[in-house]
Formats: sequence, C-alpha cells, structure tokens
Amino acid sequence: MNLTKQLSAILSQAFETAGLPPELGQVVPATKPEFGDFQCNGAMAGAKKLGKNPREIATEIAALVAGNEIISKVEIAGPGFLNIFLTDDVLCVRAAEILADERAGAEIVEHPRKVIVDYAGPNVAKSMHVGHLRATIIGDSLKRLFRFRGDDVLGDAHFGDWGFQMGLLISTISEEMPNLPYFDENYVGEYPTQSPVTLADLERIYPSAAARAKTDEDYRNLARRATAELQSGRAGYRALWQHFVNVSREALKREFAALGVEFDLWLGESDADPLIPDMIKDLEQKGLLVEDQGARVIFVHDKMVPARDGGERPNVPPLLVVSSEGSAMYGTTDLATILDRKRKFNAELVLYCVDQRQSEHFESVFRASDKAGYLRRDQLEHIGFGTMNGKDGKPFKTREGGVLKLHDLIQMVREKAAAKLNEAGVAADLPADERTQIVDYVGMAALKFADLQNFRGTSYVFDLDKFLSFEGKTGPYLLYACVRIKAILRKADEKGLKPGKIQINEPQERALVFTLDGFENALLGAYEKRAPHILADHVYALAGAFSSFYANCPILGADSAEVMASRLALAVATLKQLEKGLELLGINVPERM
RNA sequence: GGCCUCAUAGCUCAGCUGGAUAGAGCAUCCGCCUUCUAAGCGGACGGUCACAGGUUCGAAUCCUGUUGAGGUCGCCA
Repeated sequence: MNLTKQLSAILSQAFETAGLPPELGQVVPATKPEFGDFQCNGAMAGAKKLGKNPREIATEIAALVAGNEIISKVEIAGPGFLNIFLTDDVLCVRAAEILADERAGAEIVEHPRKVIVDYAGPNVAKSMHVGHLRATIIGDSLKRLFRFRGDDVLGDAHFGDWGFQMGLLISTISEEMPNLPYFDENYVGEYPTQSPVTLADLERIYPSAAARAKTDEDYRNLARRATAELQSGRAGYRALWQHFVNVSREALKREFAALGVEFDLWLGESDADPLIPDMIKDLEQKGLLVEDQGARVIFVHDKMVPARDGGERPNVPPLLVVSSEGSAMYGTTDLATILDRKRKFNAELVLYCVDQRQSEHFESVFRASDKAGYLRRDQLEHIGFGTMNGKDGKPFKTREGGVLKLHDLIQMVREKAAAKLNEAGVAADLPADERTQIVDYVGMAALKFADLQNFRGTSYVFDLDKFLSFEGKTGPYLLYACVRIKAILRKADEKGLKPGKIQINEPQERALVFTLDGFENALLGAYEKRAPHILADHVYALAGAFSSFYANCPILGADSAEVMASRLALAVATLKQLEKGLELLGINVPERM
C-alpha cells in the first residue's frame, strides 16, 4: 500500500479515537521538505466544524500517532498543521514492495466497470489532420490508463461513415461518372469489386462538395436526397459507399499504426443505423419525439433563456432525431450508438474523447439518452479538449493557411528528430534499422509528451522546435533517463552484479523512493479526472528524481557492495515504473540512444 | 444577446473539492564532465495569481460584479 494510504489510515484511526470524523485524517505529501514528508490539515477543518481549538486537536492527534513504528516525528505548526516525518525503514520497505510489484506500486480498482472509450473519430474521405492528433493521443492514453486500473475497456474508433457527407460524395460522383452501375436503379448484377475512386479522389471531392452545398441549394437537396436513399438501403449507393469505407479505413489504419494506436473496435456510425427505426418507435412510444419546424426532436432543456433575436430558446438545444428530409442526423446515430453499446457490450461508462467545441451537442445527446432510459447521464462523459494552436494562438495551420495532414506532421517530426540525432552525433554507429526505430521513438515521445503534459481542457501551442529541443520537460528527456538506466543495468549484468536490499543513505535516495511512492497517487488522480497530464507530471518528476540520484550517487562505483546492490535495486524499480508510466502515455522506450 | 471555458513569472504551462514563503520547463546569468550516456546535475534571477468587492482563522482556489480572450447557439459532424 502506498504511504499516503498507510499514513491516512493511521491518522484516521487517531481522529476516530479522539471522537472526530475519521476522514479528517487524510494526509497529503508535504509542500516543503521542512514540513516533513506528509502533512495533515484535518485538525483545522475539525476545529471549524466542532468549534474547538485546532492546536488542541492537533496536539491530541500528534500524541496518539507519535508511537507508530512508521512515524519518526510529528510536529505541530502554525494554526494546527500536523507535519509528519516517516522513518527511513518504512521507505525502504515501500521501495522493496514497488521493486517486487509487477504493477510498479500501482493498485487496482475494487469494482471494475465495462468502459468504452470513443476516440479519434476518423472520417471517410478525410485523411487525418492535426485536429485528430489530440483526440487520438488523449483517448489512447485514457484507454490504457483505465485498462491498467483494472476496468474492462474497449476502445472504439467510431468511424464517421454515415450522414450527409456520404450523400455529398455520392451525388458528386454521380455527376462526374453518371455511367457507373451504382447509379442505375435497374441494375441487377454484381457491383464491381474494384473501387471506382481512390482516397485521393474522395479527399478532392469532399471539401469542394461541402463548399458547394453551402451555396447551391439544388445541389444541397440532391445530396440530402442521396443521403436519405443510402440510409434507406438503395443497393447501388450502398455498394458505392462500401468502397468509400474500405478505401478510407485501410489508409487510416496505416496512419494510426504510425502513432502506435490500435482500436479494439472499429465500429462506425453506420453500425448504429439498423437500430434507428426501432429506436425511433421506442422514442415515439415514450412520448419523447416532438414535431418541430418540420423535423422530429427530443427536447432536453430545463429552462428557456433569452435568444439573440429577442425571443426565447431552450438553455440546452433539443436533439434533432429525424431531419425534415427524413434522414438520421449525427445526434440520431450517437443516440443509437449508446443503445448499441448498452445492448451489445453492457457498457457502464462511455468516454467521448472529442473536441471541446462539441460539448453542447453531447449534452443534448446525453440528456436524451437519460430521458429515454438508455444510459444514464452520469454514465456518459464528454472528455473535451482544446485545440492545438500555431504560434499566433489560433488553431494550427500550414504556412499556406491550410490544414496540416497528420501524415505530414509525423513526417516532419521524424525528419527533425533524425536531424537532431545527427547533430548530436548520437547513435551514429548503430545499425540503420535500430537508428530508424530510435528516430521514431524519440519523435513520438516528443510529440505525445508535449501534448499529454498539458491539461487536456486547455489549448496549447504547437512548437516542434520546443518539443524536440531535447532539453527540459520533454519526451526525449524521459527516454534519456530510461536509456541511462538500461545502460547501467546492462553493465551490471555483464559483471554479474545483482540488486539487493534497499537502504537509504543519501537525500537523493530518499527523494527517489518518495517519488516512486507517488505513482499510485498520480494514477488515481489521472484516472478520476480523466487527465493524463497528472501521470505525465509524475513520470517527469520521477525522471528528475532519478537524474538527481544518478548525478550524486554512483551506482556501479558505490563504496560498498551493499550500497551498490541497494542502488541497483532502486534503478531497477525506477526503470520499471518509468516504462510503465510512459507506456500508459503511449510512449515507447528504445534500448539505447 | 444566451450558455460554456479561460485570464498565474518575459514566454509556454501546472496548481483550483480553501491551508503555511504560489510551482515546473524555456529564456537570462553563475557553477559542475580523467568516474555508470553533460540530451545531464546544482544554484541565481524572475509574480499586486486580470480588476473590484464578499465569505473565512486562512482565498490563485469558493461567491458576486467588471474588463479582456476564445468557443458555441437544430436540419454538416
């Protein structure tokens, strides 16, 4: 058990003995070294509630815990802070525990839940761009984190393969290539297995069609009709659509592979489509569907608020279930997907890792789901995040003002990482394939860590030079720390040296153990807040604590065999936790660099 | 106009279920490589936590207001 929990249990017991609420015994790592290892502020909180003198309470608690074997000293400071100092012995015991633990000191949830992480959100006909990067990196990290904590997790790409965009593609292709069999309603044979369009074609067609639909009403109606016909099962449209899906999915899988991301499920919006007719009947029966402005909607607001035009509008927009054209909207598929996830996977919690700007939409969907009795509002969470901005503070664009493709971004990162390696003359004598892998790992570490060290809710500035500066709080720094440990372990192995009993002699050793113990707290925070940056911060702190230890405490050159064995053990425990933490951030570590 | 988010060091950001002298990284400056990878370590400099009130023994954190920035407001997703 980590030290925070051990100590909190001891303090809680003391508060209870003193006739106070046990939860006041919660301790937190001390803010400063002179305040001890942990501090407990419960005496002041208790004093407030009970109208007693906080210092008196603190004195009583201090007396109750003073004899405990893991506590070396308790001090009362200021208005009633309890500053607690631990014995070196308990730190050594805890370090040995972490060393022996496959989970590097992390605990597991008591009640595992079935969790679905919906992330990345790639679309048909669109290669991924920088906007997908955060959704992918953050979602992937959360998936790993939840799974590591013990939940039963499925990651779903939630492929954008349905809706109006498909109608746009179909109608444009029907104009460009009207003679294809897909458009002949009387066609009865097999449709060609070869796609009539490439991904490049789709990528060209989609943006221009979308732009045209905004201004050209006739065209817009054409595309809407095509959407409705596709959804109602017109065979030729379905066959053509299948080509769009196949062509797009293959390309996307390659891109995800470059990011080291894999999905357990590759379900799309189309997979929820078969559920829609029955769902609509169900919603009708429940009296939730309301005719409004030619469409059918579910109202989910709880009050009316003033509108821009001087009138009134709902504080939360209604969910549009059936458009005036009779088509399913994205909210319709989102709702049906919830139903699908409940029925097929018994989902208890669904995390939607999607851009913050869609928060209002999700609020509508979640409320509708709750009203319909599908999944409760508290089982659905929108994990929103900010945008990746350029140095001008606006969403990242290329010099030409276009959107940077993810593929190009990764290419840029790799080139720059390779250049850095060359510059530093690092890994020059390693085999070419290992070098390539190091470049890849370093680049990905730089990119992912730069993203994950920021709280997901805020936007951040994309600055590749900074990410790859290889100095300070960066991915490469973390890899470097790991690789230095690996080099030592290799040497120790060659010499037949083995890790031994952990002892604490130097302050850096103590600090390192203390940091190792913080892993569980960091994981818990990251898990509960769905915030990988808390874990990223811990990993960085650990690498820092190790670097400090490394600089001050020779391992293989230690003064005695016992100290050497102890330090070797600390190095092994550190590496294990570093690699585990990085793995949860989706970052791979090379053997050397 | 409504709703949501945000405002912390020169820059990029943590900290926000109230706790002690507000932390990192970068940048600037000063030390440290005949010793396990110096992509490192140690130190210095740097803040009216946007502003004004309020609650409290105690506020960057909670409440109200003001200013400023961004997002969003049904038939695209």
